[in-house]
Order: sequence, then structure tokens, then C-alpha cells
Amino acid sequence: MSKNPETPVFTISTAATLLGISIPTLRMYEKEGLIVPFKKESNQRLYSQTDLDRIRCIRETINKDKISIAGIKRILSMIPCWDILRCTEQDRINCLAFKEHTNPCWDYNHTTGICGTKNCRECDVYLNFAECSKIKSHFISITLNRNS
Amino acid sequence: MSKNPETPVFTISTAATLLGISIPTLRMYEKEGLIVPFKKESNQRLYSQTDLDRIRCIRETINKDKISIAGIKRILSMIPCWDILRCTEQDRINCLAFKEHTNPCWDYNHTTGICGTKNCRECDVYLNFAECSKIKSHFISITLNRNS
DNA sequence: GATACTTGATAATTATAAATATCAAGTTCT
DNA sequence: AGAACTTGATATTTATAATTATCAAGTATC
Repeated sequence: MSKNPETPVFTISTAATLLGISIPTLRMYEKEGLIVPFKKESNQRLYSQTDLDRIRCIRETINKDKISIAGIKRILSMIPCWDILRCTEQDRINCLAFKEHTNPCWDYNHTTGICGTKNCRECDVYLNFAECSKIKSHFISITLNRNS
Repeated sequence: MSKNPETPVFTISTAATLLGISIPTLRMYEKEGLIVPFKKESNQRLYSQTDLDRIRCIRETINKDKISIAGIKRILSMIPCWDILRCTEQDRINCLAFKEHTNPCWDYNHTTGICGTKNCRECDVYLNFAECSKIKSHFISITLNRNS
């Protein structure tokens, strides 16, 4: 049971071993806001299979595609969360994620709107854009379906 | 006369001096596909005032925002040129700029469609997105106006 | 026709991002 | 209680992106 790939089961050391990287690197990705691992009450991190896949994708973008972390953050900041979550205009006005373009939306402490009640780790915006290549195809479908 | 900021008037050495950078750097940006300077019949480059502004913006993104050139290219590749130029479906099928997400559209040698007849340097897609921060706001207006 | 530019290409340099090592202190778990 | 983890933080190392220097050959300009 619990074959659910979203379930957080790996400690940071096993995650690091599985990924072939060091523990500080994992902490660094988190500090930069690229990943949102599960946290136990004791503040201990746990990673799911989906988390590992996401981190592999991030590493490929950094190491193979040569896109810096700041670049990845700006790309992720373009995900139209306001559209996906159907924010109200009032929500948008108060939302740094909407106004800025430096960090993914899950980097901000949302207190108002839909995001105020959500856990980013379980949010569609976070879950559906693990691969940043998906962002362009999302915009493609928006533009192509607009006038249908 | 010719106060038009689009007119190519600066040689590469004066452009480099005005920008405070070296000539090889300017050639590098061009080789990477970030800029498309005017070229005389003799292959000599000329830069306009708009070109200089664009290059300043690129430099700020690289040096201040810490976004790598590969990152800028991926961001620029997300500009919905197919939507701006109203490409046909047939155009899109043949278009690398539509399918890939590594280079801005003006990096590809278009032979078919609207782009086949255009000079990228004078294209709306190139001209309107000198600042890559404009891309997100473009998507904002698309998503917000969609259901109006 | 001579001086000062340009071209592309390669090599060397500089800057800095990404990753790791190490630390003291606090948890987890048998 | 003790062995093996965890936490955050700082310092260091490594990798490599960004920039510049230099070259021979061609072009512009006076």
C-alpha cells in the first residue's frame, strides 16, 4: 500500500543518495524556492517519488540546458496561477506572485485569496508544472483555444 | 533628420564604447541569437538606439538578475509569435520556433509562412519584446481578456 | 595608397553560480 | 542512553558562463 507517488517517504539522506547529490544541494534548491518538500511536525523533510522526479528535471535544466537557478525561477514565475486557480481581481491586486516575475508563486506567503487556504505542495499550479517545458505548451493551448 | 531610434547608425566600435563593453561581447550576443543587428551589404554591422537599449536590458538580465544566456533564450522562446502573427496551422506545423523551446523565433531561418517574407529585425515579435519582462504581462492580458 | 576600421575564429581570462564540506546543536529511534 | 540521523549556517571548492585579448585577412575612408 501507499504506492502513491505523492506520498512523502524518503528522508533527505536517502533522497540525496537516490539522486546522486549531496544533502546541502537539496536544501539549497529548497531555499531557492524550486522545491517544496513535505515537513513533519519536527521540521524534518520528507520527499516523495514525485519530488525526486521534479528534482531530476531541475538538475537537467541546470546542468544540461545551462539555465541558471535565477532563470528557472523567472520561468516558473510565468506560470499563470491566477488563471489556473481563477483568482478574483481583488486576489490579484494583493498578490506578489501576480505582480512580480522573479519567483514561482509558491515562494510567497499567501494569506489572502484561494492560496491562503491551500498547501502549495498539493496545489495544481505546483503539481502540474514540475517540468518547466510544460509552461510553453500551456500557453500554446491557451492561445489556440481562445477563439474557438 | 533621422532621429528615428530604429535607424541603424552606430558601428560596432561606437556601440561597444557607448555600452561600455567589448566588441567580442556584442558579437557573442548576436551569435547566441539575442540580438539581430542591421547588416550592410558588406556584412558590416550597424546598431540603432533601440538596439542599444535592448542590449542594456539583456546585460541587466545577465549581470544583475543572474539569468544565464541559455535562460534568456528559453524565456524569449516562449513569446507566442504564432499568436501575434496569426500563423496558420500549416505554418505552425513546419515551424521550429513553435515546436522547440530553446531559442527565440528570430533565431530560425524561416522559409515558409508569414515569417518567410519578413525581416525579423523589423518584426513585431522582435520589436515588442525587447524587455523580456514584457512576456509575462503579455500573458496576463491574454488570460484576463479571454473570457470578457 | 595608407590608416583605421571591420570580419570571424581561437585562446585566455575573469567572475561567479553550483555544489560540497564542515560545524554545533537538536531529533529520531532502537 | 546512545548511535545515527536531522537541523541551519558558514566556508570552501569546483565547474563553467561571461567577457576579453589576440590573431590574420578583408573592408572602409580620407
